Amino acid sequence: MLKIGQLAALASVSRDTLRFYEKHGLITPGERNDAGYRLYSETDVHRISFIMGAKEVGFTLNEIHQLLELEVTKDEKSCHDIKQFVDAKISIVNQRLAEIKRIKKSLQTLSSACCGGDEPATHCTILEALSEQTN
Amino acid sequence: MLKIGQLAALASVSRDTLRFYEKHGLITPGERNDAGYRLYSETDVHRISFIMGAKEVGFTLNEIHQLLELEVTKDEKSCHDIKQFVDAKISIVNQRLAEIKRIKKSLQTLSSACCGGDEPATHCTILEALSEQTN
DNA sequence: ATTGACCTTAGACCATACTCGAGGGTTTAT
DNA sequence: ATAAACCCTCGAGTATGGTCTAAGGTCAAT
Repeated sequence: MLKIGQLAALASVSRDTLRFYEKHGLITPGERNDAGYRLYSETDVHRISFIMGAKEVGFTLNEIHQLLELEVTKDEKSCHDIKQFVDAKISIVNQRLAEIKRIKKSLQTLSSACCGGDEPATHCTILEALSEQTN
Repeated sequence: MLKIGQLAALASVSRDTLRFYEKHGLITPGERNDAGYRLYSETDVHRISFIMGAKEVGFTLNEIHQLLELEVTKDEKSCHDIKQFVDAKISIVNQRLAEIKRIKKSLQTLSSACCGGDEPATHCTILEALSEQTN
């Protein structure tokens, strides 16, 4: 059984973060010792590991919450359900990717239109371009 | 001179947003009529237009604040200064792009490792993969 | 004269993911 | 025995970009 600081060190997160996750239902309370200290089991370590892994691949805490529910009830869920969840997330990521690419393109257009010289920016194309209605 | 609702309609933002921008120094107060109503000039319309344009290409309000300062003092700044600002933003956007691509790749690896079938997810590879330490 | 549309302010609230401080108890090492 | 290091709870603060509410004043039309 680990105390919060030990688990925190193991998982490379802060104690506060662990308590935060608990408060938001990502970790179930678990046992306490006589002093009221939280005690974490192997299962909890596994759970934190799951959370960190999911965060790593871009799930929000909210989505991780849903994933954890899938995990708990996984005997009643099919691989199909879970794959669908991940695939839905992929399409969100794809949208975000497209958006960022669009932004990059716009910025590059701005940048390459500017002479970048030492003259005063009174008529800088960047400033002028930004002033124009884009819709 | 426009009242806030007119400018809001013109710029397709809410009245609240305009007041919010003012509070955060993106728009300078401007005139008021006898009733205390805000009155916006052509310059203000231009300024909002600038803000919307900058938002469109992915600048945060904070960055837009800096850009506006560049614009105001543009006679003392060179094109070089402004181009540099945009180029710095491009490199931030590039980092974000790389991060999202990494996330997408991870998710695709997860998805393709899962059979997606109708069997219970007891041994679903996605859930297993997420449990593993990725660092 | 009164309804409805518009304007004012200050301050609270939303989501996201923590982080920190105050005030207090416990455990461990010297 | 006492100090350092650890634990507890609750509540507030951070950053981002707004949105909404309450309680009120103003303006145009009927």
